[in-house]
Amino acid sequence: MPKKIDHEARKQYIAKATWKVIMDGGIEAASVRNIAKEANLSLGALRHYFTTQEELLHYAMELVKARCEARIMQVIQQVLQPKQLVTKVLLELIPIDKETMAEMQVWFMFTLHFKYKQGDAFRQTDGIRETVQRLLIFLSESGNMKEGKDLLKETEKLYALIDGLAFHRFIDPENFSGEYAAEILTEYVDDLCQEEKRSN
Amino acid sequence: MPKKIDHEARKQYIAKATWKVIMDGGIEAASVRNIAKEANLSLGALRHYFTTQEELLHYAMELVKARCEARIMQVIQQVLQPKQLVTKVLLELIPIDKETMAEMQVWFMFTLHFKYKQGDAFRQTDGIRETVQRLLIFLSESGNMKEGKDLLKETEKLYALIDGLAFHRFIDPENFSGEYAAEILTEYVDDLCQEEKRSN
DNA sequence: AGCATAATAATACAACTGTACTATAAAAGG
DNA sequence: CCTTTTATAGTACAGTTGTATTATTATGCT
Repeated sequence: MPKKIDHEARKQYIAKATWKVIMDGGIEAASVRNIAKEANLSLGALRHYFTTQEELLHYAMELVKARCEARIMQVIQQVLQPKQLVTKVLLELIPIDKETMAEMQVWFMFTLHFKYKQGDAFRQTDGIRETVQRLLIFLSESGNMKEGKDLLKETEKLYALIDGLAFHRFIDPENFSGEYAAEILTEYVDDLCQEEKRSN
Repeated sequence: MPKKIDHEARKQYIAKATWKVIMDGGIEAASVRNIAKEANLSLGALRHYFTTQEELLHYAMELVKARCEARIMQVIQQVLQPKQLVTKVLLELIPIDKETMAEMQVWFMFTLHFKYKQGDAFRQTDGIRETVQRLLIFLSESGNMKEGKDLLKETEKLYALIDGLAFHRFIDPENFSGEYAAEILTEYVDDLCQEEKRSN
């Protein structure tokens, strides 16, 4: 046998090359050849880890999702006041820095790609709506939210705000900075909460 | 000379065929051949009206924009109370029925496509941010908005909400109905306004 | 040492892409 | 009527695509 190779690590390496290609040229540039070139691999080598292009793209997308979820988990495990916790988690859902920007970019491209390409399986939710809903329930049950709010509708609004901010960051990153997006989002959560304590 | 043909009408006809192709198969399906087939034209005939694919796509996108703006103009010319007017205009910006749904779908695909393809020119804003901003200024100056709001930030929030709702309609039209999206948006504008008059 | 096997490479193939070019049909002008 | 011009059609070409197949390494195990 030849040198033993960590397949999972290699696949992640290829997935990251895929991200770069997509970031630079959109999903239309994500041909197996472009990805192989970016990863300094031959077509055959690439094919050794992903037999089909669809398989590769799907893996690359799942990796984005996993990383995002990992970041959220890291925030959740911190000891924070409800409002701070919620805000911090939500901030993980919009692209602030260069790295998360890349992930979001890739995520959008994939979402659109799979909307048409995926035959029937592969259909999956990104789970953001559920995350937002859980956060709002938490905020409400811990008594930090204004009274008389319809949780479902507030979920939908906040969910739309999140993806809208992310989309605007995606489309026009120069004019719409990450800091500004974060400010908007933070203020929105503030508005959602009781005004008794302005604990910033 | 052969039969005189209304070039503009023919171009619009081709543009609509382009929309259909994109709706069914995404931007990746929008090859000149697919579009020609959808329009029951030969490659040569198509080329007679659009010498290049990029030209065709750009025209098709501009047509979406023009139609949306026309719808907004129609609303603006109605005599309505400020809040109703604003709400109605905003509702034109999210896809409710099948027709506007198609337009938005096409718009998203184009936006993403041109983000990478357009060399340097073609860069254009969809003008939605400006529209939203004007609406909020109008709402504020007519005394219908709650006091103490930062107009710029409110613009950004509402703008993100609009595109977020549109995006969710785009991604998951079955589970996220147009009526529900409209309800969310209407309620958001309500919240933005003074509560003295619940004139629905 | 040498064989088996995993990793990589190279090439091939059919399908599709955008654009260019040539050919045909047909109708308005004189 | 016939020439001129426009709409349409058909074909060709070079490039890219995804996948399959074959060849070539090079390492680990016996």
